[in-house]
Amino acid sequence: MAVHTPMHSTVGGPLSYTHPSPLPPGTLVRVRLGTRPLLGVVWEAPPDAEPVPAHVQLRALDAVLPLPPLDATWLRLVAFAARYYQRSLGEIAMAGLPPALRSATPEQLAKRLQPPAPKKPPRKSARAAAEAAVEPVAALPAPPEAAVTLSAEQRGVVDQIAQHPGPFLLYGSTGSGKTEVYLRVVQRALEADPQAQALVMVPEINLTPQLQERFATRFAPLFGPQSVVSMHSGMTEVQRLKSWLAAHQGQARILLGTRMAVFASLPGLKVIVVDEEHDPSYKQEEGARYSARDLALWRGHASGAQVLLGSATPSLESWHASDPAVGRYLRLHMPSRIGAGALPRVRLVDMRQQPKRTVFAPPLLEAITARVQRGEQSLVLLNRRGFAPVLFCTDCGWKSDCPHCSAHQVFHKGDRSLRCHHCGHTQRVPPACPSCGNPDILPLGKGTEQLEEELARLLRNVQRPDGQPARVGRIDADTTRHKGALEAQLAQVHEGEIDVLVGTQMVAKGHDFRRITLVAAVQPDGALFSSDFRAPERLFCLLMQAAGRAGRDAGYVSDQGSQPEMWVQTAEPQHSVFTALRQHDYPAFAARQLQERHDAGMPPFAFQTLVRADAKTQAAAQDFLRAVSDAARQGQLPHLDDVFLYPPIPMTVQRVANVERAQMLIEAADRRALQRFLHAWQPWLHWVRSQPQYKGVVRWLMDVDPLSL
DNA sequence: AGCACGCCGACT
DNA sequence: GTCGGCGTGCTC
Repeated sequence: MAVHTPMHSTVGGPLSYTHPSPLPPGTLVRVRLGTRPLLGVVWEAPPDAEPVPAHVQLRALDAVLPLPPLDATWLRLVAFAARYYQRSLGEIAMAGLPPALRSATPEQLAKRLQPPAPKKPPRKSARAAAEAAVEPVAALPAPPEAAVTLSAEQRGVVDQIAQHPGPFLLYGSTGSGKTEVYLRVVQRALEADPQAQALVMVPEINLTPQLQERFATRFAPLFGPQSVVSMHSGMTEVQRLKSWLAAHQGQARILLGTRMAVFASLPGLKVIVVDEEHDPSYKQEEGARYSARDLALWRGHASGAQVLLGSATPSLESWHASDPAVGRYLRLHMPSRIGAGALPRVRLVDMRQQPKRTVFAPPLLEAITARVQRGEQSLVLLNRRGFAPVLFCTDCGWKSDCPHCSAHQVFHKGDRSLRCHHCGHTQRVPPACPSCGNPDILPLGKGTEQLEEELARLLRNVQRPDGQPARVGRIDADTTRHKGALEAQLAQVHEGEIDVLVGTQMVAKGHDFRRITLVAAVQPDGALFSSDFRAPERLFCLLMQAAGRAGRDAGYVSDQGSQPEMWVQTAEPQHSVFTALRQHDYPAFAARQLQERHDAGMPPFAFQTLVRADAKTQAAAQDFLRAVSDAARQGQLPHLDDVFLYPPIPMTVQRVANVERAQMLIEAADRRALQRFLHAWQPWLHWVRSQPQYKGVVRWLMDVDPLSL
């Protein structure tokens, strides 16, 4: 019998333990490894498993947990993910189990399971009510269920999903009613089979309470008060364990969660919904770098569950896969905005026509002023928090560089600090230049903090219809650091206490601002010159999403008689990102980007993996990467001719917290060739790492299908 | 990765 | 005399 344990290093495979009686694969057990007690999962010995060396003395299992075994599909999912993302089986298996289970003894678990299936419902509903209370945003009044009728468009889509196996890409504009489609599809599957379960994934924790509320209202009456559970990193360990157990034992019928939920145990899984499938949050960027969206597709296929991806701006990968000529997914289109006004008019301000260093072009400022005077709200987006990205000395040219990173320390005026956004290093703003003593050190560039201040100054004489002065607010990672702060600030905006809201992209995601009629992106150009080929895609998506924030409340807009607007200040108004945005034409943008990617041999027409090395010096990091490339060439690895190994380069932010970082891109036209190559290469990386001349290498890691280069 | 064992410098 | 630095090596 084989048991899985979380291990790194060279021993990534299953380990063997003894037990008096055979245990089915998927059984959860407690074992000891060295001195430590660990959670393990019984595994079938892989066919290519090496026999246990004769000298090792097998140890006995400590205990068997009193739970039904994990099902075969779960085991296959974990095995696939470990292999595909080049991680150890144990690491992925543990990532898929709730942390509280890792320390649970059979006795504790038995106690937790004591009150079996029929629990007293009032407790749960009281908790749900409490959750709604701390979450005022979630309290958007849901229409009475009987009143929810599908539009012809929605009905058509729901019918198509009923008739095809999928996967589906539901391409529907903001406000087109995608959530109602999810609800119908889930409801149909759960009604058809009393054992059936659904997995619904969202990109951010912030979005789960809203969705939880909507699903609970709809499904608690149909499937019971316990039928909807959530899973995300904001929950306590005990809450997560509860949800996990409910899903594992089939009591929970619907699991809502973030990317981690893709690994939940769902024995009756019949439907998987991935909302906002383009969102980069689905990619885990720490530890095991998996894509929850891609794994959802794999899992759906393996377990015979329908997979429904939804987005107003799909990832180019999914758009391509749903191209009728490719036909891997079925594309479903919902172009209409239900109960929401027309899409905002897009106005481009050509910043080449404006004086240098203009922050707000006069027409934009006039537009914002007019909205304030009419009692409407505006949203100003800038993707850079703090007051200014750098301080500099007018005399000697000193800049506020971080001592530990190859990056500037950002000036935060609120607490007069210099903060490095990469390593967190914080110091007080020096009274004079530390290099030459010149007291004249100036902020360079603009952050949200400065924008807020400047707007307040520019609008100081502007009055709202009620005669009150205009109020400017800000929402970014700095103002929402404390728990509940985001909710409180969003509530302020909803109450109409804020007229102009300044924020980073966290504001553009998902939140419903009914009274915002103007959205402005003041400095979006940075993304156009990025070396990352996905930057235009991300920018387009962000701007489309931001545009979707404007004028969602049709009634409000028409009462006031003003059209929602999206303003973009750019020095490149002819760029295809903006011309497509102006037409709200995602398909045109996607077609153009895909053509460029096709011609340049980039994803989705090629497959990539990034190998990164962290070391004490940049040379050591790059030497290591060169050595592993050479090892690949000399080791006669399979498909060596089908993959291209680029030379190592320093990362964009070369040094973070005194660690030098380099990376190397591996590219192949064929996914399987790349996979086989990586798999054969893995032992060589370990081997090179163990050589004494690479002592300076702190660590290396592989990122399969990287999202940012 | 943890966590031991192991062999050399400043403290009660 | 011990406490503890982190270098090296193992875990079924």
